[in-house]
Amino acid sequence: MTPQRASVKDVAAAAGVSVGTVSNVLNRPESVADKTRAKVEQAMEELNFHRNASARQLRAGVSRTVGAIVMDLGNPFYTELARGIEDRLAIDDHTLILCSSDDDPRREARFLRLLAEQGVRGVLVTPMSTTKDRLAALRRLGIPSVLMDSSSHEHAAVGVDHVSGGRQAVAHLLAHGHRRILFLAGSAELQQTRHRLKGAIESIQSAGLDPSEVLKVVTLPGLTANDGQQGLIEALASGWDPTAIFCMNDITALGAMRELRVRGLSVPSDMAVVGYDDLYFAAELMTPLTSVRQPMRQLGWAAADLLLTDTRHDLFEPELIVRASSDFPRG
Amino acid sequence: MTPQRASVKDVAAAAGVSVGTVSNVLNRPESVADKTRAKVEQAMEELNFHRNASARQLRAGVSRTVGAIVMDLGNPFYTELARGIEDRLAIDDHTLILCSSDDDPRREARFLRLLAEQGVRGVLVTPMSTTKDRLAALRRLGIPSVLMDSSSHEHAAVGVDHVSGGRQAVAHLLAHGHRRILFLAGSAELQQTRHRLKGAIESIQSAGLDPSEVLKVVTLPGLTANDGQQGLIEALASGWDPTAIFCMNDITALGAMRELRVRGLSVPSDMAVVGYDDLYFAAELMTPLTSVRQPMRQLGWAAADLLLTDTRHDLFEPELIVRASSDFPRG
DNA sequence: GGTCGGGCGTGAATCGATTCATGCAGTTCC
DNA sequence: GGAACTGCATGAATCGATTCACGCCCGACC
Repeated sequence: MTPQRASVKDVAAAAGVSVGTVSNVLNRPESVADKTRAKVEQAMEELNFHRNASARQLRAGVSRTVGAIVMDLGNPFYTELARGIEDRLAIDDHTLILCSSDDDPRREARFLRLLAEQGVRGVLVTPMSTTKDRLAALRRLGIPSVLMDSSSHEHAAVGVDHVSGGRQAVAHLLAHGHRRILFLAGSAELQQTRHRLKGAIESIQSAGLDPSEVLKVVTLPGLTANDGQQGLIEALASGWDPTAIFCMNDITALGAMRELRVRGLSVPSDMAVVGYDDLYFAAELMTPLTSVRQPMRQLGWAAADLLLTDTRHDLFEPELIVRASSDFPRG
Repeated sequence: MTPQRASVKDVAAAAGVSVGTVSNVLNRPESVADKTRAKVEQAMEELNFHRNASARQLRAGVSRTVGAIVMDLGNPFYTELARGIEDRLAIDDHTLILCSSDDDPRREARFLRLLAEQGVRGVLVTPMSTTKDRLAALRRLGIPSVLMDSSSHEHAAVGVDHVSGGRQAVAHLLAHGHRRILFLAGSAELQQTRHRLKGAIESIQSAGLDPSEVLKVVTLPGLTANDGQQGLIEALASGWDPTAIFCMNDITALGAMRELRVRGLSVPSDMAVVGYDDLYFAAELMTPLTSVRQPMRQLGWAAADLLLTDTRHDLFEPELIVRASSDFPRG
């Protein structure tokens, strides 16, 4: 048996109709007489016909594929996001090409080129600093894009209110008496970082305190557990002596807590820790982790929906989940 | 500015050459005179030319895209696998379409159809029971496939030695004095389940004990944390009273440990727990989790390599990582 | 000067699905 | 009977990149 794909032509020949009719069966079944349609469908069945997406797309000009580039597939935050996208795309029978930029602009550039060549219907991106120019280039090729986990006035975007998230997390720590808070932050180029910092400062000011005294920011080179651990080491080496840590995400919080354990500091009595994302294991850690929960799946859904239907979505609201890692009042 | 893609024809016109020459610049640059090539490359630059992958593939018949279907993208095990695949594909400038079957045969069927339509170069799958027939259908279309995390004589496959994994885990528990071990297992249709069970039984027999007395298997409907928790509830309800639990993966172990906590049983003194996969948070859990580590990234790399180059790879060897959750000798 | 050969460039044909102007057969209505 | 119309099917043209048989030009060599 030759591994050979059947084409519309083969189906047409087998069913004794023209190729136009086969195409009509596929795309406008209601315009084909029942008897003819049955014949064609049977022929397709017998020949194990699969339409060739390349030819289809070449002619039609539009693709049923959407690309998504996330920052780190190893982080469950992004896989949940991807599932939300998937769910929405499935409704309109689109496929997802999922890419992980690993925070590397070159990887991102490569993926964008590949996606452009694929002629994807659109691209969903969790943006890094260099992203926007590249997306403009895509736009010139007629490929729309949506920013995820980000807000923007010039650009289609769906996001979570990170100002609110930062505000909630720090307000919680202040309410528990903390007056020296370390923020293990992501790159300042990330909007998430800037917004959460803004929220943190707002909370401190609302409490009538001086942000420059209460908050110290250490910027992490990446957002892995190791980055969190190293960042904490560096921060503590500076001599400043925080009583609480606000981490950029749960993974870095994991690393920070690992370092605290190494030093024999207990959480939360020696040091409170707050994470971000509320990943599924947050409640099961050595000390259950207080974290800011985000509606990741809905976010992905909304991004895909915005791309496909141009439906605007409101900023999603995050929610602080208090657990043992911060639930301890301070002097 | 009209969002319009430039084609080879446009580039040819701009550079004052024929389309054949443009194509030669793209595919056989050495056969084009330097001066001509420079002209063409400049024209491509100016027009922001991106080759159309659909047309390319339609004509060439082969695609630079590979599909992978994993069981659950929410599980870091599979994202690590995906990264290994990605790494290998990047070397040959291929793209990955990553799909999550979520253990649902219908989803798997849908993705396989989509991938067939895309005309992917090949498909990598973590197989479920229904998979093999479908892959045979793909093969008839000329699309090769590789099974991941599985071994097979009839089919190209890369895998980890799960018999060894099961053997190591249970030997460890026996050595610590456990004589009633609960295996929270995945579906019996999964090869992983069968092999680990086989290894477990081997260990018990080597110790001169009777497997039917030492080991009890409870089959979980899925492999989420909740499945693990429910499975443990069900197992304990049966009246049998294990002293150790061997879980199908770290996520189900998470759920099981959650239930132990609910019941006030402490790990490992009341109950030892061993997981599988050694996910990155295993060491950071309330009780650090003993787990069987697998070389996930290498496994993905090997699968992609096998697909692209037909290079055989040996079965990978898992490694038991002992942590607190099982490190307690039993009377 | 004529012949030959190598180096380059050419452009028509091709892949498979879709579209649309065309036309045919059959029905309705005056 | 013929005009008007509807419902279906037809097949050539099209999308963009690739391929390959062909041919041109120029220099080498006798």
